[in-house]
Amino acid sequence: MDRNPHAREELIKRMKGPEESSSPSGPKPPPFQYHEIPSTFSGALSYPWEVERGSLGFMDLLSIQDYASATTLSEPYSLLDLIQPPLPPPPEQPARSELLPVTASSALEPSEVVNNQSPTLANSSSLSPSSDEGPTNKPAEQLGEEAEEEERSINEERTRKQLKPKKTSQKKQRQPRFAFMTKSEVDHLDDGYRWRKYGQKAVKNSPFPRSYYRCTTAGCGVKKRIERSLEDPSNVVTTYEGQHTHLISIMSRGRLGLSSEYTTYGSRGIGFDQLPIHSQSNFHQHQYLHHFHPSLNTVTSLSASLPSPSLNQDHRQKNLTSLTLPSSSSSLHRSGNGLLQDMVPSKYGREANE
DNA sequence: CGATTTTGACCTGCGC
DNA sequence: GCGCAGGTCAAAATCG
Repeated sequence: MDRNPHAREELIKRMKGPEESSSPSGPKPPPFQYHEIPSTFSGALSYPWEVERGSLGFMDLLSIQDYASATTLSEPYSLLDLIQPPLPPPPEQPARSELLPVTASSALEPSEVVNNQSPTLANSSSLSPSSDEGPTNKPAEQLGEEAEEEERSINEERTRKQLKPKKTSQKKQRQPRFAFMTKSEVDHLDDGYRWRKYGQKAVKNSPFPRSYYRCTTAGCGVKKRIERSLEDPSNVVTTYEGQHTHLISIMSRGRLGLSSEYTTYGSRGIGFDQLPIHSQSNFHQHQYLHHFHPSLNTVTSLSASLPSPSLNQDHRQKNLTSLTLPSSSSSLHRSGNGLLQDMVPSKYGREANE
C-alpha cells in the first residue's frame, strides 16, 4: 500500500508545520500527497465504526444521532445511555490521542446530519426510538427497505447519468452524513470497507486538500470525504455519506479476514451483542463519548474493557477518534476549517473540551 | 492486467 | 447573470 513512501513523510512534515500561506484557491492544489494507510495501520482506526461493519450503515447511526440530537447535550439522558457502559474517566491518553471536537454546520441540509454518536453505538438501530430524518430506520422495516431500495436505485442512476442528461429538475438529494475527527497521521483510515478515491479538491482556506472516496462495492453508493483539520493538521476529519448496502468487504483484499463472520449478521437491526466478539471489542468510542458526554458516562459500554485483538496498541493511540456532534443548531463560526465548517458546531467543541 | 490513484475539466448549487 | 466553491467524472498513470 505504501505506494508513495515519500508522501507520508511529506504529510508528517505538514502536520508538524503546515505551511501557512498556501493558496488553496489557486488553480492548483498544494502539493499534498495523499497516501493510503500503510498496511501497518490497517485497522488502526477501523474500529470506531466496527459496528457498521457488522450491521449498520451510517444512516442507522444517523437515526441514532437524531435521537441524540433531540435530547442533545442538555438532556442528561439519551440513547447513549442505553448502550454506554459505566466508564471510568478515560485513562490518560497519549498526547496524540487527544480528543478534539468537531463542528457541525448549521447549514446542513435536513438530511445532512452529523452524528454525535460513536459508531460503536450505531448498532443500536433497534434502540433508536426516533428517526424521521434520513431514509434509514423507518418505523416499519418494510418501509425502510423500500426506501433503501429506492435510494439505491436513485444513487445508481445518478451515478450513471452524472455527466449526461444532467440537470433534471430534481434537486440532488443528499444523504445524511456522519462525520468525526480522528487524530491520525494517516488520512485514509481503514474502516473495513473498500474505498476508491474518485477525487481530490483543494479546500478553501485550507492548505489541505479534501479527498473523496466511494465504496467500491457495486450498488453501494456510500461516500466519504477526508480532510485534515485546519486548526490541527494532525486531526483527520472523515465524513461518511450514505449507507452501506452490504457488509464489510475487507476480505477482498484479505486484510483482516473477518468477512465470513460478519456475513452471518444481517445488514440491519441487529444488536451489538450479535456482533462477533472481536468486533465488539474493537471499540474505543466509549472514550469519545465519555469525552463528549461526560454526563452519560454511567451507561454501558459494550466493549470498553475488552482488548482489541486485531488492533495494535500503538495504532490505537495514534488513532483515537472524536466524533462529531449534532448539528441541529448553531452556525459555523470557525472559518477555514474546511469540512469541519460544515459539520460541527463549535459549542460542542467547547463542551467537549470542558 | 485489474484495481486504484491522480488530476484537470466539468457540472451544480449558492450567494451576491 | 456571474463567480466561486464543492463535488464528480474520466482518462492517464501507477501499483501490486
